[in-house]
Amino acid sequence: MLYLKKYFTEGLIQFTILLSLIGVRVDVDTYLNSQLPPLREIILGPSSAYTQTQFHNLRNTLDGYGIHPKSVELDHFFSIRRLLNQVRSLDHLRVPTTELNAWLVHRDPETVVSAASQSSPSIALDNGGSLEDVNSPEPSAMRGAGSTSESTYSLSGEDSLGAVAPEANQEQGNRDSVDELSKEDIDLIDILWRQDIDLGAGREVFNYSSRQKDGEGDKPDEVNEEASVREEDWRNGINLQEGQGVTLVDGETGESIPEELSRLGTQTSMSLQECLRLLEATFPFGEESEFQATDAAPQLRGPAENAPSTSQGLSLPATLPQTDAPLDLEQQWQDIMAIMELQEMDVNNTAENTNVNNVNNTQASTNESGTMASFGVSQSSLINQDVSLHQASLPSCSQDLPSLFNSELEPSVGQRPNLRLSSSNSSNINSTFGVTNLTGLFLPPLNSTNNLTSMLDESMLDEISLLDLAMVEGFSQAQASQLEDELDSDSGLSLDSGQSPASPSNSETSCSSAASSSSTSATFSEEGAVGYSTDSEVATADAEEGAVGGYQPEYSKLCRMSYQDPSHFHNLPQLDSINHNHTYNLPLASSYPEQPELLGSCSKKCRDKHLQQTKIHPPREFIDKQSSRDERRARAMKIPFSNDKIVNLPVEEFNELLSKHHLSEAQLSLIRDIRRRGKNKMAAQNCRKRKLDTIIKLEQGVQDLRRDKARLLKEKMECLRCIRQMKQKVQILYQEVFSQLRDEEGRPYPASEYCLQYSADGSVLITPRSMTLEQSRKPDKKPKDKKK
DNA sequence: CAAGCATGTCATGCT
DNA sequence: TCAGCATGACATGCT
Repeated sequence: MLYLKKYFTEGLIQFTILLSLIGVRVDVDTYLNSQLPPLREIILGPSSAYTQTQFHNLRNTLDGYGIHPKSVELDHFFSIRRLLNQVRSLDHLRVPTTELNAWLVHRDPETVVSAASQSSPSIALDNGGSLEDVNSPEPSAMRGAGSTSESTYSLSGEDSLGAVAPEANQEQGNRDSVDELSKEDIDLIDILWRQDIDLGAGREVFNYSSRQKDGEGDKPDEVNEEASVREEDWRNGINLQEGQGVTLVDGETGESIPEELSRLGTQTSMSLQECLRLLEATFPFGEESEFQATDAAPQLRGPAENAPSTSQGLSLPATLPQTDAPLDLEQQWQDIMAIMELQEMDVNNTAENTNVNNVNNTQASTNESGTMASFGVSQSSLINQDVSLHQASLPSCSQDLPSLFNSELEPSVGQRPNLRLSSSNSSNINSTFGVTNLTGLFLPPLNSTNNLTSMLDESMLDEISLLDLAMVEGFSQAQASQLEDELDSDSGLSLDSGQSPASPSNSETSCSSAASSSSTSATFSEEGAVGYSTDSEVATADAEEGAVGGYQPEYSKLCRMSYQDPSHFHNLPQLDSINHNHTYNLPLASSYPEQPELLGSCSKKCRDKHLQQTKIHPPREFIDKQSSRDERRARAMKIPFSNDKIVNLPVEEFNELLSKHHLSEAQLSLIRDIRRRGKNKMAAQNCRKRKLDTIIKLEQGVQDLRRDKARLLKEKMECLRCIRQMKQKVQILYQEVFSQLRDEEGRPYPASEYCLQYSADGSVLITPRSMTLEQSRKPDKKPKDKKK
């Protein structure tokens, strides 16, 4: 944050203002966008990764949720997660949102229209969205689903919102102005950036494209040539792709530059009130472009009425009767708010997810730094916070992406309408639609409440996006739901974590879980509750020790080593800070110096201490220090066998062992205490693990319920919309029929005196209004029958 | 230094 | 009755 604030020093702002005043538009975003990754790594990489919380959060990730926080499999999971993100990033354009506020500050109301006239539909309602972005912790992370789900609520609305909708003929102006950016201007900007670089961050920090080229060894500080080359490339990209000089496209990111500019203008120019009105007018109808013409248009008239329509044929055949529109609007608005409320918590989680992403990316090898998922997150959050200072911001990447993506892939087809919800009270809406609806990068954490909704986010947003797909692209609901099911199954969202191969109980701790695993009890019958042993480990133990009672210290060693071997975590720097002894259910370490190998089983911290202490103290003392109290007591009492044996032997063998040795009463008492405590310790560990698992399952249940609720609300809104549409159609038909009716003399019936009534058999009767009430009392009057 | 966390231990109840 | 398990509560140590 601090770093980024430096970016927006007065000098830069003033300079930008200056440029804008003279009509030159500098798309600083282009610079920023592609330069983020390194900065993210610099700023957030370590900080977000080296916390236990993050570590635990990882459990909630989509495919990692089944992994217990203490599981070694987290390592594997990290890799999978990272790869998954990379794959996802392939179809989610992740252009970090870099909001340079200077654009917002100086914007003239006059230019609003022109700015709003951007051709990109996605920017239509960015005004409110800008505020959303202010709080957006992680635009890129949500980009995938976020963009889609946003479109869910905004698609048609945008089209139908002529008010904000850009006009094709005006976008030219913006683009031209961008094109007018002279080399000198760029050089000036470059100078400013170098100043920033001196402050500690290079342009590459924001240079997404350069990040992709990290493998080629880009260095943030060697900007002079490289930066200029990139500028050239960038401009070339513009020239190459703009074709008719209209479309500015970043050659590497596919980012449409003028869209950014116009979006800025749009955001800046629109008032919050306007945004709110637009939102209210748009939202209920925003989901289905099919309905735009009939539904949305009449209700979108408000502020949009006089405004130019979008280039996407928003010349809607205006005006059908608005009958109950306000009521429905309110109703649906409430529903929307309910959904937002649901998702509100999710918003916070996005930050968590961001951190999770950071964790993943941090631990990822450097040559994979190109992972798109990795940088947008933190960077955008930083910048967005900065933007908030101005009470305005640019649209989040999530918002931009669809249009950018579309423009890149199918420029002729035009952009899918992507209306951003806007509202003056941006808190809810912003968080909900601006931030939450971003699936691409979701790494649903499992940690407690914060992580609760992350999975919800992804899954829900995915399904929302599917629903959108169904609505927008003609998918049938069945198809969408089918996809949704597939998505769910793929996402591993099944509640039944226990049955998952990667379920916590299986993956959990090294010497794990036999509490639920019958296999363990086969080896150490007495340890049926000791639990947490994996089958393989048990098998190993079996092989070495025999099935019955052949317990040897190596078992403990195996377990501990398998669990605590730092090699498992050498790729997870963030785990280095976690020094707890995660030896759930491990047999107690032997207290005997003749088993020095056991010392190797202690945690890294222990070993570090060991290294330190062995330099100073004799091994014996160190062993004493490392031993548990019971071990020390046992040594002091000269107990002739290990605590491991005392604790883990089956009761028969244990008694047999005691009988073999002639022990004093004190020794016997101590041995029994040791056994009791050892058993209880393992029981406590199992108990805690069970608690944890229970909590996780409950969290998942809550997530599912929330997702269901959101889905039902969405369906409800859909139904309401359909009903409204049907009502309007009926109304149209009514008027049409009524207008064609003629009395005996060929004169039309005055609508004020007559009305149509529908009978149960489908016939339509024209009835004097005065008789309507009477008819209700006397069923049969003398209507003139007219059947239609 | 306090807070949060992990772990060990004890007491208690249950099987 | 005893051994063992489950669990709440508390203590301790670490970060």
